[in-house]
Amino acid sequence: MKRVTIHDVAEAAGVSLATVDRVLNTRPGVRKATIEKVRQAVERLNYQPDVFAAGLAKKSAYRLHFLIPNGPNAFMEDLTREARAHAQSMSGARMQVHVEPIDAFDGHRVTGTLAVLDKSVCDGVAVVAPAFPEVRAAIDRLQDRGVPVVTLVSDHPASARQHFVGIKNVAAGRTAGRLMGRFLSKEPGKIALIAGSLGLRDHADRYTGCREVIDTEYPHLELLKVREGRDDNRRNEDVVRKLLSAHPDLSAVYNIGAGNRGVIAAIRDNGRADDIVFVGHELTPYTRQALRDGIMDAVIAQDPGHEIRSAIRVLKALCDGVPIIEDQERIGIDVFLKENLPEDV
Amino acid sequence: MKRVTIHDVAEAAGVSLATVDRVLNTRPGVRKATIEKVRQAVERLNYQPDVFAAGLAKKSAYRLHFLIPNGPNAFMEDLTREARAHAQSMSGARMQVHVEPIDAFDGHRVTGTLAVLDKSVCDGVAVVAPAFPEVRAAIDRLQDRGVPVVTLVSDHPASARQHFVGIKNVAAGRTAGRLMGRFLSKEPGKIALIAGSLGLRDHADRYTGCREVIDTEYPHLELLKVREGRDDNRRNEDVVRKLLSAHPDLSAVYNIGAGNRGVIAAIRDNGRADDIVFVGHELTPYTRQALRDGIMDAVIAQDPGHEIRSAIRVLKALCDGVPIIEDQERIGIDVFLKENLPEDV
DNA sequence: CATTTTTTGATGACCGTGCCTCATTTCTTG
DNA sequence: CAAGAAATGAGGCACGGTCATCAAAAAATG
Repeated sequence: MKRVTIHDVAEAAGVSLATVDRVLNTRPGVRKATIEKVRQAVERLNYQPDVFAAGLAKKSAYRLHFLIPNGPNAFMEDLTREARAHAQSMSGARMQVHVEPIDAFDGHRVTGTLAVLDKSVCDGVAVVAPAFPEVRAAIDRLQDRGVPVVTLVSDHPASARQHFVGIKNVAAGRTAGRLMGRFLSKEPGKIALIAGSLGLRDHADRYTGCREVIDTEYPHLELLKVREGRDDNRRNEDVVRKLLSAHPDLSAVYNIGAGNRGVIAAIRDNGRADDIVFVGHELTPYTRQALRDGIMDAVIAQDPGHEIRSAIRVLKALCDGVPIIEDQERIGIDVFLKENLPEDV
Repeated sequence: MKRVTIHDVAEAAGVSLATVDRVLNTRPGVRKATIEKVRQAVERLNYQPDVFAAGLAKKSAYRLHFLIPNGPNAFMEDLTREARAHAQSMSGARMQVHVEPIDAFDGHRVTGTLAVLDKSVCDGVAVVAPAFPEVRAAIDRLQDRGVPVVTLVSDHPASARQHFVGIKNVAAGRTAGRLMGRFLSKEPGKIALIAGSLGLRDHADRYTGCREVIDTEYPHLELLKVREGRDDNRRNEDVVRKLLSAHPDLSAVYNIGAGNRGVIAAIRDNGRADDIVFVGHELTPYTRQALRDGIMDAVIAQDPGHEIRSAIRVLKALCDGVPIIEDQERIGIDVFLKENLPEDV
């Protein structure tokens, strides 16, 4: 049960250690025939490079930058906390994770932050991409400079980003639609929709998904015009209050974006919590409590811890030039009811 | 931004390298006062041991044994596949994962397998614990011999196992109850319950949870007597056929255990799929398809990949004598609808 | 105070790979 | 065929720990 080392590979391939090293690290100056010999020996012996030895030997650490919005948004705070936590725990694993709060509503600032990044200070960037064209351009330029970029939570499909770490928002919206359709009775009813802004891609996608399901499978339910509350609690509270009084027969509320606290407050104060199905996104202390209290009926979520870890793995893979195991990096659309809430910390 | 090494710690603490080493690896022969000095230096400098260097230096690998039932059960096959996959990928990380299929219904065989394990051949064991008392005893003896044991998926709370990797089955049952309660209309209805055996702890727990929710929150729904199909597809199919014809007004089916194929077949053939709410456990090719076809309405699942990874992490932590981050090792109760299915592989 | 015991220091040999240099061999090419 | 280019070999240092050994110093003991 002895470990197979490059020595064994060298011997088996009938070449020297140096050559094996050249082949394994794709260094130049090796004939194709020789490469093949080594490859076969690796195959034959089932050589697995020792990650410990490799990690120890290579001097450089992976310097990753995470740009995460710093607004008063519980989910973003979770993301930031997770990123910081991993920055700590991975520091023994040659990982330097820098977390930089950004102002997601100031495209120029974000662009500026991206512009100063460079191969000399950073090996990879994960960014919660605000929906501005100039941000897309900055991502592209960063990629051009040879720094791999992944988008986090919110995508920029048109950009040159190498990968997107997050959920399929159309599917998330469909899930919300399905839950409301099933939770409501067969009688006609109205569904209120609140979004941060339909200019945000993820919000628009969720809306699309929800509409698809409701229109085709629950045609007796009417989707009201989307109200945009800019993910702001106060605005949302106001919007929902007005909706509740304008539509005494309102049967469901779907908050597509953030700012659940406002929606929760409006519904709680109104006293119609039991009659109204309320579905929202992201697990936060507020949505947890609202689920427990019966104010919310379901929460659709993505695990910030998973996303941070996935982003780190993906960036590392991109740095190393090894393929990404798409399968492992798929982020699940979590559905939480009162009953399956993870225990509190 | 230089790395803090044991040298720095030694210097800061005013002791020698050897002493630092003794303290960090809890070797004997150090005064308490000295230990404290070193501890404080570690704290002060925020010394993080280099996992690569440590991994490289220590000769021994972690030899872990995974005992997983080998029946014709898609979930157990997934577990096995994941374990095998990780055995491969972790081999470069000083992890030797042996997967041993066991016959979950033959307590003596399992006991025998556990009995031959020993500190000399294995550093940790994860076992999907069949519900026999002799298995419990074998786990206890193994622990006594100094081999840490974790139970996987199905627990043995009374045993000396160090940890349980799996979901809270009462909560899972409650989730099932909630889903059915909400999916069904307010009119009276009957719910059929199928389990492998109520002698299995996880099945009994799920039943308890489901009953709690239905009885207290949906009293208009009647839970029929639990039918035990031993997780066998043919038996389950038969049972469900009979239930369907005996209860023309049946409104929901909850399969507490495995053997969904049989239940699916019975419901599909009966033609009442659209009217009957069917909730079951574990995501398999069959349950996926049933969700897509509208035969199943929700699947409650646990991620086998997570569970295997968690078990490995926990066993490693137990071997190293470091604390387990309970928070990270909590396995989520996943809820899948047609809409939020992860994409196929 | 001498002796024993405990604690600490000094040192070095690994672990498997990355990475660099220099010498040597083999292949090209005019 | 000679000269130059390309491919390969040989070897060594570094990485940051683990582990073992032996000697020296400090503390406990009678």
